[in-house]
Amino acid sequence: MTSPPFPLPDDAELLRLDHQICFSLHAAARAFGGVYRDALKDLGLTYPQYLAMLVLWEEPGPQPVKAIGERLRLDSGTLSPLLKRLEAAGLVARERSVEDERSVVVRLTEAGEALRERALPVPRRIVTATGLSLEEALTLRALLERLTGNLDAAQGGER
Amino acid sequence: MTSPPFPLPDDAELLRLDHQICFSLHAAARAFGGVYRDALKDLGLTYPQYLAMLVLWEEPGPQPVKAIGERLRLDSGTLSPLLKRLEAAGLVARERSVEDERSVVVRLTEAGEALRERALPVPRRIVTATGLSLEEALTLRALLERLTGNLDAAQGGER
DNA sequence: CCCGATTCAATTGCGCACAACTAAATCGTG
DNA sequence: CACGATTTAGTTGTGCGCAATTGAATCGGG
Repeated sequence: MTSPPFPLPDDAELLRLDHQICFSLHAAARAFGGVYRDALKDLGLTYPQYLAMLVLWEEPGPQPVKAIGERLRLDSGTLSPLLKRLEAAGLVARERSVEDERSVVVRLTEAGEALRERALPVPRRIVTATGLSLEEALTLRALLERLTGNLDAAQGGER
Repeated sequence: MTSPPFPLPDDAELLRLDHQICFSLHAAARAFGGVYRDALKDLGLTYPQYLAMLVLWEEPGPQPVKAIGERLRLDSGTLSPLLKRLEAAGLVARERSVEDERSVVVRLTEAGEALRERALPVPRRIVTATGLSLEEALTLRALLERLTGNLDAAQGGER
């Protein structure tokens, strides 16, 4: 049933493969999640919260929710509650922009700035856990970016 | 600010890279989700529900929740409600095993069997959307599986 | 200047993922 | 055989991700 008694034609092989790729992709994403969970536990951050903090740590000034969302490709439905949790944790402050009152700007608090120091060792820990060489990592990243671009294009074209 | 005025040493390059990899991984996983959402909309299935149906379509007989969970690497906290939704949709039936009453076996209903036909064109659509050659797909899959294995090992070693 | 279109954040609702826990059945060892 | 350990599903609670909607502010064409 799972393996027919004749050699698979290329077509069928491709068909089987696609499941394995999207599945191994999800599996890898979840495995990353587990490692980040461990690494970020002491900081009290989840992985998406850590990503949001990275965006804020990278750029000095306050940033509108819109900009963070574009950077992380997340919409307000995901970001609003996430940023509220970071605010409740005392790491960021949110306030309506003065020049455009539709916009909410997010800035680091002192505690948020201070957390940066404690987050510095995290990336090395993750790199070690991946066990990939620099070359492999570059190959993987390039493939993933092509893949995402193609998938986004295919999705957009159908709407 | 984001790029210091001197060439990055290899260390720092690796550190920057890890974020990009885990991030592009999540981005790719979400892009897959979007394409599957489109492709599965007519079937009334989400992507994880589709995966569960694939497991049931592959093996002829009823399967315990445990076996499905091992196949998909999901625990009962995720599978129980998912399978209930599939049951509510009339695609599967769940019943306590006779020989081991701890176990719940899941089997396809006639509607669940019938849905298989309508799901057949889905994989080709996904393969097309990825835009990857067979060789690239194989490379990607191999890298992802190594990555997942390494990450799982790193995670397990710390517990 | 005004009014419809657009932008932006927030909210609601649904589903997935995972941790922690519960409850029941089974296993295994003394 | 008895009883503690293990296995198996299910439940609860938290957080992410996305679609759809709301409401307020802004923009732009007439």
